[in-house]
Amino acid sequence: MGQELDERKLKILKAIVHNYLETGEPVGSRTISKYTDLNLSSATIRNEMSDLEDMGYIVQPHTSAGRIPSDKGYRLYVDNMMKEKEEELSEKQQEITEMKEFLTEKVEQVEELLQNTAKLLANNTNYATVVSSPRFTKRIKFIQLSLINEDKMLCVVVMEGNVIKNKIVNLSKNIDGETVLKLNILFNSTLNGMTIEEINLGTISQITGQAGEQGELVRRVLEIIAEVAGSGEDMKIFTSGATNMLKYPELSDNVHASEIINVFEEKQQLETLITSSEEGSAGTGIQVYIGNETPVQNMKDCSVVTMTYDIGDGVQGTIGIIGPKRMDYEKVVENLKTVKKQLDDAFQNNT
Amino acid sequence: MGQELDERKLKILKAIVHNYLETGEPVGSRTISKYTDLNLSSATIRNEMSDLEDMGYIVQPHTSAGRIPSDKGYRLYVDNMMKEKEEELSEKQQEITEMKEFLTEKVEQVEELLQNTAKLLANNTNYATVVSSPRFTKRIKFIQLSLINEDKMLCVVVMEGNVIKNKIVNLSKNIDGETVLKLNILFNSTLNGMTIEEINLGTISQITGQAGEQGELVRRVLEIIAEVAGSGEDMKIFTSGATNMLKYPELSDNVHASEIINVFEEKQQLETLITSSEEGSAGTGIQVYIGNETPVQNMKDCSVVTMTYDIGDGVQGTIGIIGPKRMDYEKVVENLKTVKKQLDDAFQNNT
DNA sequence: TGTTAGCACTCACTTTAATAGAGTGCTAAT
DNA sequence: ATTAGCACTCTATTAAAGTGAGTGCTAACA
Repeated sequence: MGQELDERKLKILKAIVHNYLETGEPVGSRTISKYTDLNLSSATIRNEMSDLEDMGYIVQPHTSAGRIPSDKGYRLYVDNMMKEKEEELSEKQQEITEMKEFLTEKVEQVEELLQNTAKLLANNTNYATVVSSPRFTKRIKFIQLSLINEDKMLCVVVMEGNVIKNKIVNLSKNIDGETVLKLNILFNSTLNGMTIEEINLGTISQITGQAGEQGELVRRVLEIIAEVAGSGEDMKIFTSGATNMLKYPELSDNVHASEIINVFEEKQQLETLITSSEEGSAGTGIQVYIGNETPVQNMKDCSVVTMTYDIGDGVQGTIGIIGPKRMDYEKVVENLKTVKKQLDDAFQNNT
Repeated sequence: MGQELDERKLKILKAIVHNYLETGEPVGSRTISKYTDLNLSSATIRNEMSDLEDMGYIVQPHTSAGRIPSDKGYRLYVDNMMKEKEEELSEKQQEITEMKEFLTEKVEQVEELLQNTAKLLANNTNYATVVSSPRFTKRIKFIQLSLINEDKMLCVVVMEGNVIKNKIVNLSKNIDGETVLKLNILFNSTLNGMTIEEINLGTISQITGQAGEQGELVRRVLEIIAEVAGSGEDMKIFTSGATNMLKYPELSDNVHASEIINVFEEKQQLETLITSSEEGSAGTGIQVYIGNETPVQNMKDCSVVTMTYDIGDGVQGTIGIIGPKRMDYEKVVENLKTVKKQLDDAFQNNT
């Protein structure tokens, strides 16, 4: 198990994975013999492959078929690749600017930006994509309460990054315009610039204190602000390219297709995916789930590569690419990196 | 072509459609011979079927297979069914109350309501569903402009039915809080209760006149109000049950699946579907597209049944059910009717 | 000892042929 | 006008045979 692979085995494994990524067919010893620069006969390769299989890196769909990378094999491949790509920081300048133009063109609201990002990525990669809206460790920028009629009040919260949330509150007792005005001033002077987390008991009692007679109402509004702006509860998720998944034969059969498409329809499942990937990606921000590693059972025959994008301080949103296990990991990671950069920029300039 | 069908042919056609809806297999003469109460031998049925085929109501997938309803056949069947069901107004009381509870439970915002509706319908029918948000022939209830910082203004428009729209405006020149306050009063006193259509040149010049110095800004805001609240441009569409489509063998092959799922992902295509179905459904509000009749090419092998739901005056939103051509039209229509009623109620109480 | 050539063997996939069965169309009898 | 009967057609199923990619193993080789 823990046994290290020697140089040659590694090379062969890589070749197998690589070839399989391209063709989607089990790859045999003869192919590898020609494919690599090792100058080994197929027989030797066979021996090595046999070893690799014993070690669990590759699998035979049936006797007398070529080999296919196992999840473990993919994993090794990906980890290795990552290490190599680490400092390259790929300068596909042309593609980058192209993206930049696309992304910043006429995008005024965050949601549109994210949806566009998802679409762009999906088109570029031919896989499916997920983009989550930023989690709001962000600060409150502005609060606006407005009386709509006697018993209904509109509560709008603008967060940094120009994400706007709103909700209508049913009032238990009538209040007048003057009061609303005061409340607005109160809330804005107290809460602007704060994150949800920073609103602690102290702040709350301070506010309710100042509100005097309207303490009850203030408490309700605070709840609503928390609900409206708070946590990842109603994290929005944008997807694109789900149909791309049907292009890969190993996923296009009825069972798989249903399962996968379903994930994209019930975006809730994607939420868990994103949440857990945010937790998992410590270092580079890149997280790769291969096959069964994924937290979403329906995707056990896919691979998912996610990357978090930053806005200033603190982890924020996540971009994910979902494809068959034999997806082109290199390309995917590159794409993610460039897009991440774009998003970071977009939010930087926009905040 | 124009030739009427006699009683017997009609009965046979109905039997064929009915049987095919159930089994999904071509139906042969012997089956019909037993299936109906006509007491005719298979040979006779065969002759009749041959006629029906000549008239274009049924088709043979290949020689020596049974018959399948053509689009024309389905059409006749549906039209006939509709006529019969017209005044029944089906009282599946139990199911209705069940729905009612589900729909009105904890739904505070329109969008949630519609999404729930879509989901409910999809589950009930095992087909895919589309629900469009109401088109805003509706009136403006409330407008709120707020200064976020020196050069950004938030513009929120609440429509009747508590649909909230918002947008951030970049200001060309700075204005102060006082001005914003005045603008708010101006807009609200002038525009509240109006529909977008009613805001004509007269109103506009009236407002810009009163705004004096800020005329330029006012004009921009008006544009934004129109854009934000206006027309069906950003009509929202909710869908559910897309994966249900994969359950029907005639649609689950790769080509069809891709086409269909794609429609649900790119909701834009559904927009055209909804738009044109609103135009088409004059009388009962029910519109049935069978096969090629559909305005969305990707769905040429499906049937779509849509129904508009009302809120007070004027046509509003649309609910649609999408399934295979051999969908259970009766059930679908019944479901639509009950849901329509629920939605109508929900909006009545909520406005 | 590591590498290689060679060969028998396995197993999925393809092709072909044979067969069964559902359903039709037509004809002749009722 | 209806029906029984029969030849015919065409799909779907099954079985048999053949193909080919790929393996594992052995024996020879450097």
